Amino acid sequence: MAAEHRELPKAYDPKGVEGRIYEAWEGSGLFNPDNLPGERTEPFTIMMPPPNATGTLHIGHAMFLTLEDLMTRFHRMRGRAALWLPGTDHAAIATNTKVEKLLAKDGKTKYDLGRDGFIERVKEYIEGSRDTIRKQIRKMGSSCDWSREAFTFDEQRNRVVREMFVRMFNDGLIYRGYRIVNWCPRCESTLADDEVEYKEESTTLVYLKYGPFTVATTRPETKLGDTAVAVHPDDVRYKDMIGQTFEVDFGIGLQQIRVIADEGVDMEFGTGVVGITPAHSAVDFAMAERNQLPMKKVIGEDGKMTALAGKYAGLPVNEARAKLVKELKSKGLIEKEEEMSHKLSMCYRCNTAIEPLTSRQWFVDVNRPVESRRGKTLKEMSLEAVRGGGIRILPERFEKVYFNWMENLHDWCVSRQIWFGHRIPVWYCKSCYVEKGAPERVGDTSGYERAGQSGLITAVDAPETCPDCGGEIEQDVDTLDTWFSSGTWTFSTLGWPDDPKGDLKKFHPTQCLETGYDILFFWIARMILMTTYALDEVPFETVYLHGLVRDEEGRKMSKSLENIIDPLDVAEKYGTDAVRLSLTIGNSPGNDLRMSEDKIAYYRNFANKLWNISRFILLNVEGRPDGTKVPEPKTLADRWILGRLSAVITSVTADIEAYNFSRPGETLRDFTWNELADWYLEIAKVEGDKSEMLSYLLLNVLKLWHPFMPFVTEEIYQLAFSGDERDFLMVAEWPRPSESNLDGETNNGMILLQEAVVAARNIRSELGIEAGRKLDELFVRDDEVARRLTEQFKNIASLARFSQVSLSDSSSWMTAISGARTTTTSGGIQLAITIAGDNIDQSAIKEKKEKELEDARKYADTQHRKLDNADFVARAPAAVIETERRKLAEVEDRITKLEDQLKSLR
RNA sequence: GGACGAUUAGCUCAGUUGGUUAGAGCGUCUCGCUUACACCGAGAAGGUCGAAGGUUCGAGCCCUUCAUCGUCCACCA
Repeated sequence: MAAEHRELPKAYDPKGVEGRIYEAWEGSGLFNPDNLPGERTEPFTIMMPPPNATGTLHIGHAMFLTLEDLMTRFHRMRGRAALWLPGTDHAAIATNTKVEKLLAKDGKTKYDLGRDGFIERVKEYIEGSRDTIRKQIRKMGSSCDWSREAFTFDEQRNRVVREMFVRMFNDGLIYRGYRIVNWCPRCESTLADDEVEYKEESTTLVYLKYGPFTVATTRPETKLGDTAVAVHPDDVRYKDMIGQTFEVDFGIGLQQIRVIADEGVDMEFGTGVVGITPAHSAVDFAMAERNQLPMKKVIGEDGKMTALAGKYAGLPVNEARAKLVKELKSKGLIEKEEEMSHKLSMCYRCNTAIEPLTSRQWFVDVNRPVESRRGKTLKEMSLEAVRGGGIRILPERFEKVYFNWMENLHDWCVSRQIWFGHRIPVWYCKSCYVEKGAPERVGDTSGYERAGQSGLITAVDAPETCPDCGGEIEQDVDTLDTWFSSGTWTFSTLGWPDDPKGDLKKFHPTQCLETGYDILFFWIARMILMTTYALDEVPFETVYLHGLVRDEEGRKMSKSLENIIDPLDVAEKYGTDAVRLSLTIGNSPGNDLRMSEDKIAYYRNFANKLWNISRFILLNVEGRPDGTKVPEPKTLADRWILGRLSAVITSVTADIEAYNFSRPGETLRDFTWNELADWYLEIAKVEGDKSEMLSYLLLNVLKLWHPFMPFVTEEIYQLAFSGDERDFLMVAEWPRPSESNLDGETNNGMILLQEAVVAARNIRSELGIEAGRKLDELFVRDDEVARRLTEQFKNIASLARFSQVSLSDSSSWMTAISGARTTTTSGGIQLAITIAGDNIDQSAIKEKKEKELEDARKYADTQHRKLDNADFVARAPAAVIETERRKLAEVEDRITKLEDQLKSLR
């Protein structure tokens, strides 16, 4: 790919470049850490959060691909075994729902196809659609290792899921029990607590005559399942009633109601009396548990009233409610009705109202001690992983959110009734298994099924017959929560439990998990829980949480608002590098990012700027650029730019290491545009003889930019530097700062010269002096010019007093660039400085410096006193004393400088 | 009801242990097609850092209170 002639086209055209470059990268095999050159002992691993296999790329995906690719490319160039493992997610409920909708278009349901037929249909659908997302991931320039690509529903992941289930079951962490769950009548399945979303809605609060009480409710039909009423223990109105039992009749026969006291009751709300429906409210279920109440399930999984609802049996809940209210009204049992706003629980996938109900389901017990893990519970292990510093969450404030959630975690319902998903690896013997009945009272766990029960078989591989009696067996019909399999993502992708390739040993724990804060609970918490249990180590060392991408007005992007920015469209229009930069710069962990096409266009312009900088450099380098040698600086400008580059390398490297991506992008942009292009290249035009300098600068700038803008940098590298087909910028060595850092003298000198040039341009602009006129000539003849010069040069004059730099070195380029064509000479500037320096009012500067000196002395005194205080020195930690000493040294340094400056002002 | 975040130029935001004159990009206004780049260059205007107190030699940054906006969590039936 080495170039024959180096002249670049005038503008950068991403269209002709990106596909070709990506193919070359992928073909090189260098995305796979096993193929990277050199000895790579230290890994850097990121597991890609798997997008839905049936989805398409949206701007949120584009953002995480950009950030993860940035990290991967950076660490690859830093010499680490960089592994970024891609994959897709089967997203059980979401995919199931999608295919059901497709079927509905043809007027069919999943029952028409049957279970096996339906699963086949889902698999076909995924196969047909999965290549889309793969292509789109490539389009973003993602340097992930496709040879290790994983899918959450493939054979290996299925094996891991079965293995995990069996281990957890045998450790007593998984049980089957009859408890309250969130039920989606449309999905016909349970949902985890955090899969429920809440929507504000207005409903009617009905006040019912309820035996001796009046009870307010928004769900009258559930009152048919009441077994108690609760009052606050301190409520004087009802104190005497506590513990009594009475009967009510809502038209389906007498119901026995006990009066219980519970702190959870709000005396102010409604009548202060709550009807308790243990089978249909999580809150009531908890109260019932504390009071060992009986439960009565009046709503079934089909969303209709059960036989226990008497004459209402078979009616959908809404109809039952209307009918019941009507009848109670006619009996005069309704006291009043009022409108109120209420938070309705909804299925997060299909927006159907959730029906809480009791059901026989599989649960993960988060509070049971695990023997093989030092007697810790899942909850304790998950908390310690973060508390003990094994996992760091960025931004840090989310650690608190995580703790709060984890501390309040309830047992996790993992069984789902949807068809598509990992089948629960449990079999029941048709002859010797006896299903335990529903417990009569809430809180009674004797009806729960755990390991050891006869005829209940849990196995990684399907058994043929019942080991207890040799009888015929059948598998549990339920599937597992999709997060049960996603929770194993960091290790199921690396070969757990056998580790045939040694990947697990080499790459786990992973270094970073980068994802959105919106799935902290769904996914991150589950991964921590599953991994600490399975491997007894953390899944990742750092969690980087990015924010949401919003539109330029700060609104969420949505189809209905028509404000969606399609990353593929804009990548096509402006180039992938531009899209990536717009998603990197201005982005910080945990904060939402505003995105607009203008912003992307700006970075497109920048990519072109970089292209033209390269074009200019290549036109001005004699022979073939090398760029690997550190050049010997010949002039002030050379020393300055090398020092600046070195400083940029240091800060950019430190920032990326610290998971800071916006700032290094800005640092690089400022350096490239404002220092390299606007100053150094202009100077180079005049000073000439810069082949080595320019080659070195270009190569380093390309390397530094590569993780941010991989395509344009690689393209330039290929055209200018690449030695052979396997020589990619992608695997070039990351720049190291040179020995000679920018010294103060060079820096001050350059600032002085820059200010002088700016001042000269300024005067020209203000006075409208035409090109070609020399300021120094005008200076002696024209009072106005003299006055302006004096004014403009005040700063420069005071700066010049503290600088040793001679202007004569740099006179040629100053003359050339201080305005359009030729405007002035360094002699003129020198003259102006001299005159202005003598004319400016030094007393004001002096006064200010004196005040500063006074302050500094006071501060130094305070520091001295602090450090002389024996008590402080004895009690403060060493680090604090060190800091205080450093501060003292700094202020003393400042005092010396100020004293020097004041001397020269006299 | 709890917790957290934000508030800095017209707009979008930097500002990491408190330290010289608070920065950038966009937008606005002048000027300029100078052979790398008009997807460009030169220059300018624009800020009592949400409010009020406090700590300090010194506060955009630390403390207290308040205001507005936003997010998450929670058992008002």
